[in-house]
Amino acid sequence: MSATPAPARRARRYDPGRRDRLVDTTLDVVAEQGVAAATHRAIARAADVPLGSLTYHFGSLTDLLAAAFTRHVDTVAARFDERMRAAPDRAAALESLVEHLTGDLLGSQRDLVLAVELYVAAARNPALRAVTQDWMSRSRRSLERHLDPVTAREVDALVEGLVLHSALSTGPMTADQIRSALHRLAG
Amino acid sequence: MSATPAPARRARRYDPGRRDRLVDTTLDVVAEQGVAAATHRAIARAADVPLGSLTYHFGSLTDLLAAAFTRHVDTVAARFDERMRAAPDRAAALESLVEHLTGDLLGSQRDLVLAVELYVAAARNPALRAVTQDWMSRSRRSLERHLDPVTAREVDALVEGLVLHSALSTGPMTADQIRSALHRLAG
DNA sequence: AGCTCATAAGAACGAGCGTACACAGCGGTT
DNA sequence: AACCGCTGTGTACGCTCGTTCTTATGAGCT
Repeated sequence: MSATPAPARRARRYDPGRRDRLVDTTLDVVAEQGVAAATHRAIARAADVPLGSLTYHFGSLTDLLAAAFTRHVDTVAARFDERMRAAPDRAAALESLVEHLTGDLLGSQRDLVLAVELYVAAARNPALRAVTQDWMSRSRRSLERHLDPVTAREVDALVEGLVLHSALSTGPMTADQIRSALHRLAG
Repeated sequence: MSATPAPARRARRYDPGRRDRLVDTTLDVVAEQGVAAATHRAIARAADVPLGSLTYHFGSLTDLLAAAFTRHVDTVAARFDERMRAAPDRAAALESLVEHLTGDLLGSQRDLVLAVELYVAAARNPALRAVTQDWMSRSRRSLERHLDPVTAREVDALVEGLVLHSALSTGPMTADQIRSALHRLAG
């Protein structure tokens, strides 16, 4: 019998996609429990792989975190730039931004939490700082498709405030409030 | 020989202000090395007290952090409310806000860092969440001395974004840029 | 004076951490 | 078939952590 191992655990010798899965699992753990709780052991448990597997695929925990955040930033930044690229004019871009905020970012507690966790981890960890700065500059460049650089910067700052606010506050702002603030700032 | 121990350390039996000093030292350590590095041992070393002294004065590390952040928030919030209270009208209030941002907050890397560290620590620690929410509501109440509630909320979000931005970005915004954004938002 | 007890001190404990390393399994090359 | 070498595994080491606990000390009360 048995090509299929019944216990379903520890049956995974030769696992080509493991490296990728580890990156995804790391993001899950960070989103659910924070960077401080994202230890080798916690991630290994969540991914159902042995402890040694982590240092095998990633030289250090920082390497793993950097890979994970890089993937997350790539995803979010690409999605946002796609929105900005698709917007025909400034007004549409602002509306897309509102959608991005209320739908993609503020709508999903996961992305929100990941953003804040990244911000703070980067504040102390030089290897991660490059990732946040890349995110900031990409998002500003996306905004500049339809806004002048000065306004783009202001909008970017407001957006970050909104993200932080929504991540921590019990009563986040509504789409209408966000729309009105953006229009006053950039409308 | 020697009633006086030469090393000059450990000579502090009976130290009435120690509890207070511990709170201040904790803020220093957090500002310099982050919440993650603010361990009992690091704080004890910085305050030049024995390790056991910390759990004697504060039941747990969380208690100590909460006391420290509460003190910091009280200081900053009181200073800000004083500014808003002193402003004769809306325009003066906005200018005071610019000063508060460029001078008190963004000007001192210390306050900036403390703010962000608090934000993030609060995201995972319920005991600290009360402190941030108190800060947010106090700062909004101060703004509402001269702004309507909706605008106050928007300005508050922008300010938080500016704080985060300045804490992490290499090129923070100038006073002029901040003034212009505020006036467009609340002008 | 003597007593009492809050304060101070430092060693110790158990848990969890990142990382290193020696060994096991298996595809690919001879 | 025999081997090699990369991939994967599991254990162990050294360290730091929060917290506990025993013992010392001296200020303030009677």
